[in-house]
Amino acid sequence: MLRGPKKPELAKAYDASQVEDGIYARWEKSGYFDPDKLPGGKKKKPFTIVLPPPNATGALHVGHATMLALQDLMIRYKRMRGFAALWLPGTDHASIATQTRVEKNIQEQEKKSRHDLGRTEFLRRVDEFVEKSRDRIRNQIRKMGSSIDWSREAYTLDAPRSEAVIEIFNRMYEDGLVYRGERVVNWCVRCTSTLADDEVEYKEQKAKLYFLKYGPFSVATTRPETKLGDTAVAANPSDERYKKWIGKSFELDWGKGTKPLTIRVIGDHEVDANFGSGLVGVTPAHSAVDFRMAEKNKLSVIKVIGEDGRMLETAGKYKGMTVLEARHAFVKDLEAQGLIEKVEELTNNLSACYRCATAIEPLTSLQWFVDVNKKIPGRGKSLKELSLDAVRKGGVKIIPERFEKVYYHWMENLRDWCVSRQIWFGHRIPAWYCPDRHVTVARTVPKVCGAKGCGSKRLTQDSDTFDTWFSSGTWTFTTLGWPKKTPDLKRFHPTDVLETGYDILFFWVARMILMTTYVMKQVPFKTVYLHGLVRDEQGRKMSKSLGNVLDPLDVIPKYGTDAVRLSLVLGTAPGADAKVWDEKIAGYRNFTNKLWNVSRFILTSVSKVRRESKKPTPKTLADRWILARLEAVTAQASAHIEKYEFSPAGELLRDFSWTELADWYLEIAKIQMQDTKLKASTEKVLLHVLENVLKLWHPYMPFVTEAIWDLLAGNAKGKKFLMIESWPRVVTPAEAGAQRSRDFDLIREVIGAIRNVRSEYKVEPAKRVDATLIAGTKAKLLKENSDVIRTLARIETLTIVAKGEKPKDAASAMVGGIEACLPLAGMVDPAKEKARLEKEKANLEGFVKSLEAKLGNRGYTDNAPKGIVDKTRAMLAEKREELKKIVAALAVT
RNA sequence: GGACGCUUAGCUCAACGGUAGAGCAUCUGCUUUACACGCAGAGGGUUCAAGGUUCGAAUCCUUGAGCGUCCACCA
Repeated sequence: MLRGPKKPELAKAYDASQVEDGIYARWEKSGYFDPDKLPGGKKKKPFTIVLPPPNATGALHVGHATMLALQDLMIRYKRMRGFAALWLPGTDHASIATQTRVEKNIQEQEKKSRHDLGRTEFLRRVDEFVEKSRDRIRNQIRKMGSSIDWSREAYTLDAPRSEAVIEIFNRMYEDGLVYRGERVVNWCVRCTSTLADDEVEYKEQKAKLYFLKYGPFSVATTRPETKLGDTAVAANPSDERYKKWIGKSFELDWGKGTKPLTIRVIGDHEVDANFGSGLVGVTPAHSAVDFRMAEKNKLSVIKVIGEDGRMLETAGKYKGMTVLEARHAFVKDLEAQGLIEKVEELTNNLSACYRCATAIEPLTSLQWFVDVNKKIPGRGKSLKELSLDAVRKGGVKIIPERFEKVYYHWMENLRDWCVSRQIWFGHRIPAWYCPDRHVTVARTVPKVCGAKGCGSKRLTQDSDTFDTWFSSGTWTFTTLGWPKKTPDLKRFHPTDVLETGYDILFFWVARMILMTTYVMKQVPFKTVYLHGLVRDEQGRKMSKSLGNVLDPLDVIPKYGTDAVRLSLVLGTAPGADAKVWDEKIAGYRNFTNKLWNVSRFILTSVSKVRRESKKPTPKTLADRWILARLEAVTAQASAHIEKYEFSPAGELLRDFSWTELADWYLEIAKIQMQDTKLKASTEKVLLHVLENVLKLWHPYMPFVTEAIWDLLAGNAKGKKFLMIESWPRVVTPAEAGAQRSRDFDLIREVIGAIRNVRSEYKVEPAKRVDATLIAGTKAKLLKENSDVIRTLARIETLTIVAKGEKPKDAASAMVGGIEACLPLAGMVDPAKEKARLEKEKANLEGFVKSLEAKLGNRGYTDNAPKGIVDKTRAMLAEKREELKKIVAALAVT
């Protein structure tokens, strides 16, 4: 890395791949990612973000890259603003996802199942796999430039987190918030495990609706085989057809090889009288809705499908068949008996496991549940109420706000949470059973059964593990040391921002609020910032099967991390899906290069490379303008960032850096530096603006800014990383407003108008022409800036007058009440020029007319704010003046 | 069935009640010693539709259309 010689020889194009890794290594070595190691870090106000732990299943995708870019942006911004910024990394063991993945690998490579390997060996393999992917994930996080505190890295399945999970479950048990019960759960036959309600996905499918002769009735069903487990038939109580039947029972016989069923007729408002025959066969063991009806009506429950997805003893002759086999066989038998009245086609939703897409089988099972409605002893509120309060009372603010409604709706309708999973990989449930089926929940392995008077020492631990979200729901506080009362916990919790994708609002965000309000009596975070999904150029979700997945590690070498980060942050809004594609990233790569070249110009043109931190005294209009713009942009960008408006802030900075600084001020600086009287002050302005621009950009593009900083401040005494420099001083809006001036804009417009005329008349770019500016009251201003106008508009002799007439054979243009005339002798075609002026005249006339109409309207002058009306009046005066000049110009053409 | 979001230049997005903007793409010129990953200039929009509120609507209200997402779920 170049260390800022006095006149640095810098590469023409910025090559990110040459500098990024080196800079990251130096940052990491410095220790400043750890807020305690920042200068004065212990005394600074904390700002905390915990990294949503990526699943330990493999590689990070571009969605993760977005998350890293946004969080690093916030962390770097806050660090520069004087906070002890803590960004805490980790990984999630993601029990089902990881186990599924490893099972698949082993199946493919060794043709073995996890049962072939046994629990111990299988878990060893999973750990091995996790270790490997964790390394890859860590590398990717580094590649993105994340200023994350590796010394505090955590894992949802490591010892401290295990201890915490056991402690929480015990407390919940003591508070009566967890119970073990036989209830209908979502069962994945492939995973042989339960799933939470929100882990079930729905896919539309075409299905057959069978109308069965059902005792005295007709009942429609898409799942005939479950009818072997019916214990009731339900009708809407207001349905006249069936009213008289409610409360009565009848025998139902499905034929040889099945057990006859006793069916009670019940009334339930959930039944839609207009669907099918208006009757529902109630199968309590295999439908959550039916189970609720069974509870209300005290029906018996007959389970006919087992955990392996095969029919049970209760299904009689169909025992041992898979669900689909049983369906076919049963339908065939029913047909033979003439029990099928008709079959209709219909589209319905098939529920499937969100991890392996296997069809979900609802069935009753003995599981652990968290009761979300029970009042917590001593708190007077349920988990659900606490979670709702956290957002309702403003403790947690969700961005964008509309997701608060989504959150309420979900939380209000939350049912008891099934937390036990028949998965090997995860936190083992700390519950033990004796042969008499007494339950003992404990913090450490118990020696005797906890049930009164039992005394059994033959205890076996529950073989199940916890839902992965049960442990990741504790992420904000367990990563900071809970249940120990650590200084970190005291200092950094609640955390400040949780930044994540809206797709895990329920899975994770809601669960964190639930777990944290219960355990900590605190919110987990004050603000939730939700980013959208990243889609491809055509707006499609990225997926492996479509082959449109953008791997950050593929594009970083090509365009550099800074460009990738910009492309993920700019042009996006919270909660809205964003598109990324190659050309977009390339565009930001170009900007990275632009910033590099702006710096290269400044660093190689000044007499001495140095920091110029104090605001220099401006000597020219351009100086005043660029310094005022810098202050305004600093204020506006900071305000946007404070409001989590990262894209508008970035757009503002981009426009300032490229258009205002590079295209205008740098060009003028070249002119000013020719003038010995202005050279020193111009250098100061250049260095000052550069220093601040680097700071402003640093949270967005840390690498290129740090690389340039190295060149700028490399020789300075006590040189620090840009990363820990302080943010530019933010002036108040009033201060910034006071410095606003339209004068420079006018100069720009005049130059633009002349360039336009030149281009229209195809004047060779290098050729210098003469020009006359008829400037009225602005003559003095233009004269003061005649050097700038002459050079940038390529004028040979520039004449500026207050009053005058357009020379003959000249082309002219109007701008801000000024007439710019270019006597292009021999080049101006009078007819063409006349046509051009006529067109401009017509335009102006139309505009003047509309302004006159506006001002002639009392409704407008009376009701519109005075400032607006005054502006219109001024505009009218200016346009009338221009119109007069056009008319005069036409006269001489 | 319920809720939400989007619809503005060819594409990606800004403008949040006062003459519609930017980047990319397109076209025309430029080896102007920071940058061709560049510079200068240009063209391109009944702001999805129809009503309404207002002196004034891309912006607020109503209705509708198209696209998308989430939740619930039908037996």
